[in-house]
Amino acid sequence: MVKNQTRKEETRRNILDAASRGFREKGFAGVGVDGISKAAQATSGAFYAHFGSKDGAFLAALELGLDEVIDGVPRFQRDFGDGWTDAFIDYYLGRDHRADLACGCAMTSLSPEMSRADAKSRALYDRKMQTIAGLVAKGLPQFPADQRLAKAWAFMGILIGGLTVTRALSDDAAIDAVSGAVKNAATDLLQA
Amino acid sequence: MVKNQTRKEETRRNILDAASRGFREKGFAGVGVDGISKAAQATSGAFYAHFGSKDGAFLAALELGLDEVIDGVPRFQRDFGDGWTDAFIDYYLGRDHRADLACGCAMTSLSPEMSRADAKSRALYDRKMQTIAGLVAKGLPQFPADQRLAKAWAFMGILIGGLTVTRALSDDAAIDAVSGAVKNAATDLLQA
DNA sequence: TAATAAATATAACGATCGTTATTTAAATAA
DNA sequence: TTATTTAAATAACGATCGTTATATTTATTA
Repeated sequence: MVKNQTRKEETRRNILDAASRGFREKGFAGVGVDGISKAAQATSGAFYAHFGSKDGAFLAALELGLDEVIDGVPRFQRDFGDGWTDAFIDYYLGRDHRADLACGCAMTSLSPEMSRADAKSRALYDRKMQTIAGLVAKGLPQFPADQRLAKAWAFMGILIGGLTVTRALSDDAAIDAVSGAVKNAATDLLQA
Repeated sequence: MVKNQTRKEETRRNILDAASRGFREKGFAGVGVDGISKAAQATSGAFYAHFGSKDGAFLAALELGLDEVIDGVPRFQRDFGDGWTDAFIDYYLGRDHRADLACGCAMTSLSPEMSRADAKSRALYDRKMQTIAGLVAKGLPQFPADQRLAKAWAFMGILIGGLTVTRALSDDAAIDAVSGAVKNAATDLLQA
């Protein structure tokens, strides 16, 4: 029973990863069950055995993606200490993250999908985003406790908007202008 | 020939409006040619006669949407004078704009689509967005001329990100928290 | 009014959509 | 090994996808 379980979990994981990449890169409607399954080197049969529906896979991919943020923020805080926000800003608006839509932050790639998502996914998004805002707020001790959450939301907002616009642009000079401007604004935003 | 032309233009306009609403609300992949045509009380035949392809209609809808911004920003500046940014912030993050995805600002609804759009649409987006940033910059005389464009990009970024997140959330309290926080941050951003 | 031109509607193409039912393959239990 | 359970693959469903070709309607010109 042991080997069976690991094989099953491996298939599930492959499909979930492919779904996660597909939804982020092409949007919910832009990728199909067959395409996801094929990318995972599996079949739609396995897809439905594991996730029940396309919505079910989206829910799982959304959870996976936002949990990456929930894990990542405290890691930045641990690794970089007081300067964690600067490091985070550089990462978030940097070239690598900009180029990697498929594996980049789910907040930016999936937030625009939420208005069309089903109720369960929307509820999950709400919970996870509030968790993330809380974690970010914890890393802003330069502000009074009752202002931290607001600063965290604004911080997340400008990063998400900035990344969205830089990804939408094609001209390198414009991309640099936007990313530089947004980096400065995000930094200023967190000045006590 | 006159009546014919106006009727033709009317059909084109109906289809373009339906495409514009459909793409903003459901994304490029989320709406079909038949669906757009039906919403315009026309047929796919008329759709292809006017726009040639789905990509062609997206290009036209994108241009229409960004031109609305290009018209709107100077209107705010004219109507509200020095306080135009405050009025713009209130409008942009206000309840009405948040609720009206289909007719809301194309920068927020279509920017996430651009990374999957074809070359012509991407090029158009670049040009129009730079025009918009230039117009916004003109309305920021509190800054030295060489800082205005950067402030404009940051301003657009935080508004786009803030609107995206508030639209993605379902919980009213969270929505209010985010929109309030982003409004404050956008206002502070423009303080000389 | 008859002929011509243009705008729109209709019908159909192969491909893919999400999903279900069934079959095959693989692993465990007897 | 044989029987049983379970995971995965296959095949098929009707619906819709973007697009093209053809037919029909509508308007203009002669």
